[in-house]
Amino acid sequence: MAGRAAEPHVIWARPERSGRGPRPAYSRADIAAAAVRIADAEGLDAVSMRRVAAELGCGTMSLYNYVPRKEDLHELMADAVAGEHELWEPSGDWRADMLRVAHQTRDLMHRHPWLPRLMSPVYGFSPNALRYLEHCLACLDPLPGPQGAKMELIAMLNGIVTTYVSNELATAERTRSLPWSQDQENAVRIAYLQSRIATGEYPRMARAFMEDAGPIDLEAVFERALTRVLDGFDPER
Amino acid sequence: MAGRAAEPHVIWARPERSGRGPRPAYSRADIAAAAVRIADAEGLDAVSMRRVAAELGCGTMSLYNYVPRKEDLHELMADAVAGEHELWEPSGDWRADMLRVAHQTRDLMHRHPWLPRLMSPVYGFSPNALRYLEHCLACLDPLPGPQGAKMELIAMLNGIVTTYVSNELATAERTRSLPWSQDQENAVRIAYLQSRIATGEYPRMARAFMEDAGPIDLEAVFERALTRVLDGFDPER
DNA sequence: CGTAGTTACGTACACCGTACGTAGTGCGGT
DNA sequence: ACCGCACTACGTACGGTGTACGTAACTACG
Repeated sequence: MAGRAAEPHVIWARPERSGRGPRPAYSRADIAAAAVRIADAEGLDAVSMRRVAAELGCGTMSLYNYVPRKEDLHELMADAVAGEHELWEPSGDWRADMLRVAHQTRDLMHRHPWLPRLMSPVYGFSPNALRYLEHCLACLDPLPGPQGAKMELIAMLNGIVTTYVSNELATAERTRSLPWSQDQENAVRIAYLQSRIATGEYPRMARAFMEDAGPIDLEAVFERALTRVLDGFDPER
Repeated sequence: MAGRAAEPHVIWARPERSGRGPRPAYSRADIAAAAVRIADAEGLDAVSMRRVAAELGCGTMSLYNYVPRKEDLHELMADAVAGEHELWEPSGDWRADMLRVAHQTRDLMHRHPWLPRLMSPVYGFSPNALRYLEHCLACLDPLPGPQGAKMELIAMLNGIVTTYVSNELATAERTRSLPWSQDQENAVRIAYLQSRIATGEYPRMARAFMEDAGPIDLEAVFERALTRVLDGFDPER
């Protein structure tokens, strides 16, 4: 028997090609690229084993030679887009570097709106994630303190970015598979919210909605959030 | 036709009982409680329409009278556990109050480990979520500044809590449905990570793993994260 | 009192992940 | 050189999912 299934495994520890047998028709990169293409175009829920296999032009079950479980396919996808991170020579200004990292991650997530859903600490150690982590640590060299604290800073920043971009994309991604538009959806939710506020049970929320009449500048909110978090870690402040 | 399906809707805007017809056999609270019971005991993935209907003792399709889509069931669940929040008279010390809120939310998520996955801004305006939000705003009355900034603080804090508890629960929740134990899974992942680090390609990560030999105190990490975020919002610091 | 709108629920459809069996292929050891 | 085995490829099938639709019973309103 090839792989005793009842054992945990990390896809990255499994060699892509292993001596014996006919040479595989596709590489991991091919498969990841196909899955990413589908997810970008039709949303993460459209990424099924059958659909990816069809995109590649092979039988469904052939995919299982490359990807033992669907979860591993997700890991492949996350790693593939993590490879889009542009890494640079640290500038010496850790705050500026981390801001740049955060913005890059945000852009990445806007390019691949399904990425936040796959952002789990479990997927945190794929090859490209490791390169990314090492780069962040390099940017933080000027910051005094133990490596552990720097890891905490990176985790916090990643968490913030993921959370905020999730918020930014939430309704957009949700309505992708629904038969009505995002605007219709929002209109209904806002109407309900206003009807609740009109009861007078939530005076402070009412004030909040009075003050913020116009549309919120999500980019500015993101920027403020980053600044505040970095402030919390800055020893010189 | 009862409900023209091709319209967006908010479950909370739909009346629970509407004049005509036989009186419903179950309340929304009944249904939410059943779903929560299943999710607590068997994980969120075990919460299917069929399973919940079986738990209630009714036919599968009867559920759709109460809950037009599965997503609404999730919204019911999130609201139900949000009702477990204990709300108090604000103390006047906004930092202390917000810390208490954060810890309470963390406890809530540990009690219902599936909650982080349902934490989406889309679900942010259920009845109990509104009560919770209003309470947070009340706690922040002593903090100067516009309501908008306070909303941002609350969002940030909720994001942090969700992110960190997700991390804390990640492997535990993942291995729930898998045929091997969490320890086995962790061992494999750590072994792979060490093999990668041993290549010398990631010197800073190597240092991080040297320094943090022992197990990480997740509670302390959480506490530090909160403090830092609150620092970022504190005008007196 | 009819009747319209609701509840209840069985059946059916399309899709999902994936276990399993079978056939073909080409490298490794003898 | 050649055998055997590990590997690739893939069709079929199973048990699950969300939910559209049709039908029968029931009740409050006009």
